[in-house]
Amino acid sequence: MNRPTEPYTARKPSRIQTRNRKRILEAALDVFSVEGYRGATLDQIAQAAGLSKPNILYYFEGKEAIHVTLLNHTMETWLEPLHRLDPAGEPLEELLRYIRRKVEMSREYPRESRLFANEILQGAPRMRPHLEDGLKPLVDEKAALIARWVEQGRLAPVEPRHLIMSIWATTQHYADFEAQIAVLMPEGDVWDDALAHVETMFRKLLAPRPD
Amino acid sequence: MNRPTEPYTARKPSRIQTRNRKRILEAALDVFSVEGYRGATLDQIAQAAGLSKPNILYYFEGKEAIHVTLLNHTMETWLEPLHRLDPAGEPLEELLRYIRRKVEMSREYPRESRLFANEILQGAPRMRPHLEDGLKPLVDEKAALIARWVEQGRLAPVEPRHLIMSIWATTQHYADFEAQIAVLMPEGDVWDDALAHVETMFRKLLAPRPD
DNA sequence: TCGTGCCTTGACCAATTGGTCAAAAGCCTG
DNA sequence: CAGGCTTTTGACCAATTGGTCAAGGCACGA
Repeated sequence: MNRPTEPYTARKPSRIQTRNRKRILEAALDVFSVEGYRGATLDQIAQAAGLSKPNILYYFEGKEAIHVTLLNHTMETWLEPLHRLDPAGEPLEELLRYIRRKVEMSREYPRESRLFANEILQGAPRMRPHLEDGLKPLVDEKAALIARWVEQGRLAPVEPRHLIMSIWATTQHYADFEAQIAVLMPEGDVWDDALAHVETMFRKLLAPRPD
Repeated sequence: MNRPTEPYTARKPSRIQTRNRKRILEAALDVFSVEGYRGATLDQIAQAAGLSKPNILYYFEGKEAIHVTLLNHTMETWLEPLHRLDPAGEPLEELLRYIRRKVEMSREYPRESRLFANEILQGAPRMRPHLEDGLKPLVDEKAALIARWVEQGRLAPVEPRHLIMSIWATTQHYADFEAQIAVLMPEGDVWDDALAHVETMFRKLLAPRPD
């Protein structure tokens, strides 16, 4: 039985393979993002995907392989906006655009945000290398850029890495703690207010001179 | 076999009971806070507590009972600083004191923060009632207080609930995402810088007139 | 249409897990 | 130091879980 996932099976994937792998990942995202890695079961994933458990194992080497695939894919999507931070742009506008995009992403991909949060909460056991190789260099680069902007007086003085942390914290919070938000916030467009609040917050923090 | 935990056993707990229940809760906090509810096992907890598994079950009705006990206890500690927000105080100073205390707590009780985060991430299945009864009224009350302060022009205009969210988000982030912070931050006193950063951030956001 | 190789699954397995129980071991008090 | 309680545990159990496997179903090119 040659698994389609075996490394040396370089065949291009059939239509069925493409469809089913996508189904599985979609279902697994649903399950992992709320249950965490250990909390999720292959049976849950199989049922959510509408496939039998052995069939899931036909497409992926195992539970962990599914999780890792999901994590890596998410990581790319997640970092893309930070990549876009443009050294040639106007500092405040660049950062506000980044922040706005991050809020959008929390609204649009809450499952991905929670998947990630779960992994980090548990000490990033399946992702530490990826953090070192993928995330750290990018953050170092952008932190340096922000530091330059500050030196040039085009942003209020701010510790770049902590700025980035607080942007992530405030934006992802709305996705990760949705269950809490649902209880505390009055009905209505939480997201619009959230966007306005976060934007005000960072505008005031970063404006080179107080408005 | 009369369990000491049975409701109608109103006996005051023996010295051994007090000691062992404390041990178990301490061990369980270690385990639950990194593994989440489903990820944690009674064996892990038993081993961490230095007790046998059946002995754990002698002191608590079951896995869930331990988790709930921990959650409820944590919730109190967690909310105490918000309770202290004083209507008679100077608004900006009151809020900054609250924020400082929250940073302290994330530094001092990261496990509690993660325990809580895990529960909320998973949709707060074992805590929703407690959120409604305990958390919501308090937040409503303090949000009203902040709204009053804003009306009186003693704080910059801000949506109170979102302010509270962003305080929680920024402060707890340092505990909950510690694994990520460890990778991204250069060695040194992350916490001191974090405190300074967060304080600046909210000072600028809240100061009734720009400094 | 036929067969070859891709896809699917029922049955099964070993390990883990939350929990039970009866008996043994401490421990305290009269 | 005896008797009755509290505490502790080894042995056990049923359910769940990740994973295997051989056999059957199916699609599609020749």
